[in-house]
Amino acid sequence: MIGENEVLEGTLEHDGTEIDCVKNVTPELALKNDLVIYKDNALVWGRFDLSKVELKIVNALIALINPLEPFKKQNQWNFTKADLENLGVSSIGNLHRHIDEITTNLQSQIIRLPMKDKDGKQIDDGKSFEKVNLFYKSKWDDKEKIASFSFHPELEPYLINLKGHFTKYHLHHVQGMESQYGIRLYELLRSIYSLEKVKKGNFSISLPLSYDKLREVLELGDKYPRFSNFHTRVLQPAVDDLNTTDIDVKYSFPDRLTPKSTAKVKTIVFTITTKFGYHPTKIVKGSLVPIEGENEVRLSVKRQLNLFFKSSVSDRLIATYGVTRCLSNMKLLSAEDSATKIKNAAGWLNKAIEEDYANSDTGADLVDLLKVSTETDVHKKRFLEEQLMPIWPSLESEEQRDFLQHRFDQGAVAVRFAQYYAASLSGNIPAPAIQVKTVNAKADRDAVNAELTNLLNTDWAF
DNA sequence: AAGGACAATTAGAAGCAGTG
DNA sequence: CACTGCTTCTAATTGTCCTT
Repeated sequence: MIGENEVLEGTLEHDGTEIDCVKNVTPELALKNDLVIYKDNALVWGRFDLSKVELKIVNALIALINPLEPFKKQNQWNFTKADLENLGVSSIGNLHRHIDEITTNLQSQIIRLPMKDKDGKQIDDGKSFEKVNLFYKSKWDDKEKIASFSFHPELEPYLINLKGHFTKYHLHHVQGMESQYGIRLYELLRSIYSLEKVKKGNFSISLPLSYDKLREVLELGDKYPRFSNFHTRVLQPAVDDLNTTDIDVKYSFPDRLTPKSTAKVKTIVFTITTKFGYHPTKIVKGSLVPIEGENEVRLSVKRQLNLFFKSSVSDRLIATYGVTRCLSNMKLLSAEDSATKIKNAAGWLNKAIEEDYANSDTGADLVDLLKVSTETDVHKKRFLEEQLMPIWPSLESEEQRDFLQHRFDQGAVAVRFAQYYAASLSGNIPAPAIQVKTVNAKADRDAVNAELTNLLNTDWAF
């Protein structure tokens, strides 16, 4: 199934900004974590049985690996409690109670991988196998509260200097997931999704997956003996989780032709669609782990625009208004369309890009754009989250434009930030602003302006 | 911060009536 | 009769509160 020697991934970056159209991601997560996981597909399809917390720890560790450095230069990853919190691993409050058990379990984990012949080619006949320990060493320093893990050296080819057959995704998509099977299923679908998609040049694919194979990969064993058990306890929760990520997933059972049919399910068909902003980019055969270039991003956005326009129109829009503007307005279309069902999507989008709905105060989605700002300064991040985002819709469009153009360098927002910063330094961190509900109501706008004036008149202790 | 006690939630299994 | 979905039950896991 995964035979092509192609490397694909699916996140867009441009101008140092990442556009993230993931639903239900807290601003905190989107801001904090931009960790990326690279895994050989053999590892994705390997058979192992880890609990949700364990899986999250492993993924967090993998995300910390520099995919270009050999293991001998980096094979001990340390975790503090704070790190685990940042990485979204649950049960933090009880970590000290479970760390002994967790380390034992993780270190004794064996992953069953397809056997490799002497040329390093995988033989996936379902019977031959290689079994590799996940870790060869783990430590817990109870005094410093630091856990450290070292991956088994045999895993190096599956994690470092990957060439083809690998899957890349952002850690924050899986770290918030509720179900352990959601994480695995996300990886499985993701590993196939990009390949198929780019090969065919379309944006929605159907992937038939054998029920037995899926059970096998998830190491379900004798659990969930009935299909209905599997359906309600594994599949549905997992798919619910998947739909909070960069892909939309639906599934169907082709063995059941009518809704009431109870025929035995042999195959599950997953239909996967990317959300705007996550369309995959094709990377040259055999290349090293890719870093997205401007050109790939432009091509990817063009492919998305081509869903609505002729190629020449897409080119003109990108040339005239730029990649960012096109993409953010496509995002807006996607959001507005699901809410209101726009009749002529292409016409709407054309106008939206020309008039830049997304960056005007008629656009509803700007707050989401702000959420994924890549500000590294902790004060700026916090200011964005707590002070600016809640009142953003009520700002004058001139103020909004100023901020989008000059960020913290000039304009009314920059002034507010300077005051916020001074207050923070002296320890008087202002309380989070109250969310403005109605976007354009004059009363709200006046209220915020009054608040702003108030703020300007405040004496700030240094 | 650690750990005990307990509450809440979740995972897994199974009773029941129905179906082809 | 072998198996189903729907539903309910129980055990296990996870989360919270409280004391030290």
